[in-house]
Amino acid sequence: MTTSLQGKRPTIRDIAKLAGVSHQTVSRALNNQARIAPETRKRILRIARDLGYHPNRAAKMLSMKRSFVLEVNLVNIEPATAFSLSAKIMSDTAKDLGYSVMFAEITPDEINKAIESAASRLVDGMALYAPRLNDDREIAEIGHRHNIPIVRRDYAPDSKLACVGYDIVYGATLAVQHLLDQGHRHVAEISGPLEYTAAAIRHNTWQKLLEDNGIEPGPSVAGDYSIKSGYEAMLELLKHKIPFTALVAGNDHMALGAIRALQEHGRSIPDDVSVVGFDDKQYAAYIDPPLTTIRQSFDRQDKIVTEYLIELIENTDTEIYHRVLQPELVVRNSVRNLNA
Amino acid sequence: MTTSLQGKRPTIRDIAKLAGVSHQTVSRALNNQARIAPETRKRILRIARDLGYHPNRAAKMLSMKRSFVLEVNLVNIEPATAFSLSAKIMSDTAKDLGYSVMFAEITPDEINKAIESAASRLVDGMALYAPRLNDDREIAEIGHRHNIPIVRRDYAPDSKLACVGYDIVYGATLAVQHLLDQGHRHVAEISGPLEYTAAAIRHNTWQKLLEDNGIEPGPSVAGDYSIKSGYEAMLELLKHKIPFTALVAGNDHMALGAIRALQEHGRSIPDDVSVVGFDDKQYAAYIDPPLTTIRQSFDRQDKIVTEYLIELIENTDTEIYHRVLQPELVVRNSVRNLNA
DNA sequence: CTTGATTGCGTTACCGTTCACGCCTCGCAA
DNA sequence: TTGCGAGGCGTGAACGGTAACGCAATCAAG
Repeated sequence: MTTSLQGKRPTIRDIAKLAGVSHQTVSRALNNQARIAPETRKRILRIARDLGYHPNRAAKMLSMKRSFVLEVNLVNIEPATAFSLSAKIMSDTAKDLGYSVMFAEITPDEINKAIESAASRLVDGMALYAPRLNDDREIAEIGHRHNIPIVRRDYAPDSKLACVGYDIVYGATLAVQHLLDQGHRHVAEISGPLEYTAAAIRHNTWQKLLEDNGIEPGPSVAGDYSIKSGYEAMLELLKHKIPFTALVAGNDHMALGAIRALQEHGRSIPDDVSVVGFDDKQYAAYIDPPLTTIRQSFDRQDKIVTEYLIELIENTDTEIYHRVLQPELVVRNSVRNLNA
Repeated sequence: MTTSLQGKRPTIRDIAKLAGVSHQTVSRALNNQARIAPETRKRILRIARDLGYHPNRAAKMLSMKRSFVLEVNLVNIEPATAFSLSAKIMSDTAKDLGYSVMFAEITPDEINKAIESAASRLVDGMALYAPRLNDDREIAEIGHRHNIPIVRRDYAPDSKLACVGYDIVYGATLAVQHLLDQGHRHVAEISGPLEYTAAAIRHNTWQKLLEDNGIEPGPSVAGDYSIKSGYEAMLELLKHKIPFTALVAGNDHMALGAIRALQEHGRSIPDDVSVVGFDDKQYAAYIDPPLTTIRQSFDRQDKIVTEYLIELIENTDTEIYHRVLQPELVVRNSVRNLNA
């Protein structure tokens, strides 16, 4: 007569039977709800522990119409850039607040489908890493329709969504101004792909800041953010035969590639050419010469994205705004002071 | 009388009502099952599309007792090592086969809890990245009890679980033998943390191979796989004043740090000291000098892990074995040939 | 003309939670 | 005594799918 639970996971009704109460009372006990006698709660919790009970999340999801899962979508990221995002930080931050995180990589035309899919999985909120995406009105609309808060993990000036990203104009200004301050007047550029919002803004800032100082902008070539593309872009720049004493690279990867190309062509860094990168990657301090760069902590950014997203989920009237972080100049030895 | 579906997601019963059939027929149509008239199926699919229907995954999970979700657990990874794992590859591979992937980072004592938790979320399978874990018998047992296949994303010789990893002894042999072939007789080492199974095996291989050749192993210091620790380990080695002409580093990160330290102390690479790394990180070809290293493609490894895991899930009688991948020596310019 | 298999579809139960109610009891104030 | 609020708990439905089974109609074979 003993309905042995062999192989099967125990349910709240199994606990209820053993405790001599209804399944609802068990539910109350397990969820720390009020209106239950302290001893009853204790007894139920003990039985639950003894049975090795763990609630079935699917049932919980179905009943509560939510999943406590966040989803991160990487949209059309260059392989070299992918997972500058720190999945670990996001997972940890989310876990502390009771959520799990899922990651997916998609193409721009799949964003809508991804939101639909997330809705069908009762995903509570979504982070979007889409550095090429300019017009996100439709996405904001769909997210709103499905009641899924969305936070962008980059900075797009015209975004209708919540954003967390670094001040791009300020970062680019830091880089170029530093070179100007050190007396450079011929400043070349290896930009990121200009479809990237950030790359385009940096390019424009580079150009404008030089022109505002009465200086003709040096040659500029676009890379794809990979080390290799930086190497090749530099070969291209050298072919132009337009002289330059300094280079702004779109990220540290390309700066490294460019330095390699310069060294292979007998140019010394920083004596012949000064170089500034972006991001302050881990290796930046250890290459030869140690790289002067604009630090943008992705860890910090990803932590804030996660916290903000959860805030939006749990507090419906949290306002949507653009959270702008400040990058900082890290001076090492890849820039020569021409004033000295 | 029209029960308008405003705001609510349509269900199969809504579709059924519109199509004039039962919800079961709709289910059959949506799941491509047999025993349904072609026109009925078409009509139902059209209505589903028009309604923007997407199945509720929670309901599906509850009913099917599974989730089509894989979980990847990173166990106690040094920050520097974390996400050498390529989440993108795993996600993509899984997606092609109808699964999603979740990532989490945990400590060793949380592994059991993580499996329990995965079971309660009806997770179909788990990948474990636990390079420090030697005895995994208990974990294998718990996984088996909860009917969750587990694949380790590293190579542990005594593992009871399915494993996918690179041949550590062979990799270390490649590195040391290469140095011996080039005439080196004083070979130092910067190892990874010796609690790491792989680090310990490499260390032993380094030692044994040298002794087998009648050579006294050079000095050895352990780092933590970060660039910085490589730098500091080299300072330590230099302090010992034991001369060496070659260095084996536990990974490219530490090789880079070590090179930096050597250069700062006026040693030229490879003229004074030759260096071999491990992994063939993206930047390895671009630092100065380009680094000779042992290539281990994590992308390939992660793809295989994912495919193997799904195979284990879908085919209950798939056998459990250790899948050993072969690393390869990539020769660049950081090793000097003393025979020439 | 019966038999039996097959096709096409419906009915009902079930998965394991939470939620909306409602019922009893007890204590306390009117 | 009555009324009433609150504490403690139970009952039944709901969530949205899938699974098991049943049943009528059709059709080919005997």
